[in-house]
Amino acid sequence: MGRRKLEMKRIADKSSRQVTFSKRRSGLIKKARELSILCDVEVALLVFSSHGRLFEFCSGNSLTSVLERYQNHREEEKESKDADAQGSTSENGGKSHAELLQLVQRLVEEPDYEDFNVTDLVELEKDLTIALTQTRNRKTQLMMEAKMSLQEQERLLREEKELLEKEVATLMANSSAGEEAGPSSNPPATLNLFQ
Amino acid sequence: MGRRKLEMKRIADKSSRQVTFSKRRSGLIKKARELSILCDVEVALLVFSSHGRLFEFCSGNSLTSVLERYQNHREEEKESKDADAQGSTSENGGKSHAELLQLVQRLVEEPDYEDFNVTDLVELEKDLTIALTQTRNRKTQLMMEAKMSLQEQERLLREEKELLEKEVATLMANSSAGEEAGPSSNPPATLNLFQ
DNA sequence: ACGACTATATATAAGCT
DNA sequence: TAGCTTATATATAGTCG
Repeated sequence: MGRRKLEMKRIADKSSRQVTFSKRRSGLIKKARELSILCDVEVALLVFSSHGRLFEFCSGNSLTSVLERYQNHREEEKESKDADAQGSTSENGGKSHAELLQLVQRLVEEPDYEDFNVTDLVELEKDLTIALTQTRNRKTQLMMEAKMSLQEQERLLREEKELLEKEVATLMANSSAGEEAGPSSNPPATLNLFQ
Repeated sequence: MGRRKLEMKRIADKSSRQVTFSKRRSGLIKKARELSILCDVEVALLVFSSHGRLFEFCSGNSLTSVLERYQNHREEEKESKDADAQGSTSENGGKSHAELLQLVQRLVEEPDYEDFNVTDLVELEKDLTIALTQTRNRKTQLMMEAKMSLQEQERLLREEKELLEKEVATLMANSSAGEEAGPSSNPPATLNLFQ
């Protein structure tokens, strides 16, 4: 993507490696930001330079929250794998959730239904485990969204409160203008914070 | 970077948002890999899709090791800041900050000013260091106080938020009771959430 | 929803200051 | 050291099957 094509291996020259690092790093962060905005997804990016400097990008709140989410994800994955005994890796189950439900429903509602042997049932169990994991992930996602929504509501409330406080301050200043020397004699209210 | 330029905002159409997510996600991961190889640095990338699926890339061993490195980095940052704030606990060197500024200004603006010998300069350096430490301590104190004050203001709003969160948790628990409880209490309506 | 295609938009390797 | 420019390599938005 420049004057000539680069081989995909460590750049030998130290100086141009540093230059390339700087350029590509900012490009990568830009693209991470674009992905998070365009597709409305959470993205976290960590880069440690060869000298140990840390460069990071995070779409939403803090990297910490993303990492917490990652930990949750891993735990859920681990749980489902444990339940899975030694079944296949976390490949996507071939069946839709609706399909799975139909199968289970037939098994439960029709005692004579005998098209399943043990192998099929093992497979079904695996698919159900995957579905459960996906469901839990989705649940986590919904709870995260609910939390975000609440935080947004909190923010709005705070803004309203600030507006009200300003109104009150204005009213107070007006009603007491005759008694005191005037607004100029009052130190800014914010100073109270710092004494 | 396609037939037309995209506005930098969430893509409205769900389908093309999904397609773009898929394409850009793989592009981003490719570039993360290239950066780590070309520049011989450690890179970690986490992407959570809107449905809670996790996509990750990691240059070296495991994401876990990168995250550990991140934690260390944060701890070191915190430690250095603490050390900063504590600084030397020695008392004021006897000169006011205004005085110090005057001396430094004379040194800088008048190249002929020769009233300082090395001993005096060492003393001046010490005083400046003390002044800097005091300034940083004061800054830290002010920031802490401002933070405490804001936290106090937030407390009531937070209580409201927690109540709302409990309501949401209750709703979620009711609507997803099928996960935890046995099949007997399994309402099919639950599935609508997870398709 | 998935690939292949292709016209454009971007990223960036060198070069230059 | 760090920008700025430019020629080229890549990425990808929209389209078709």
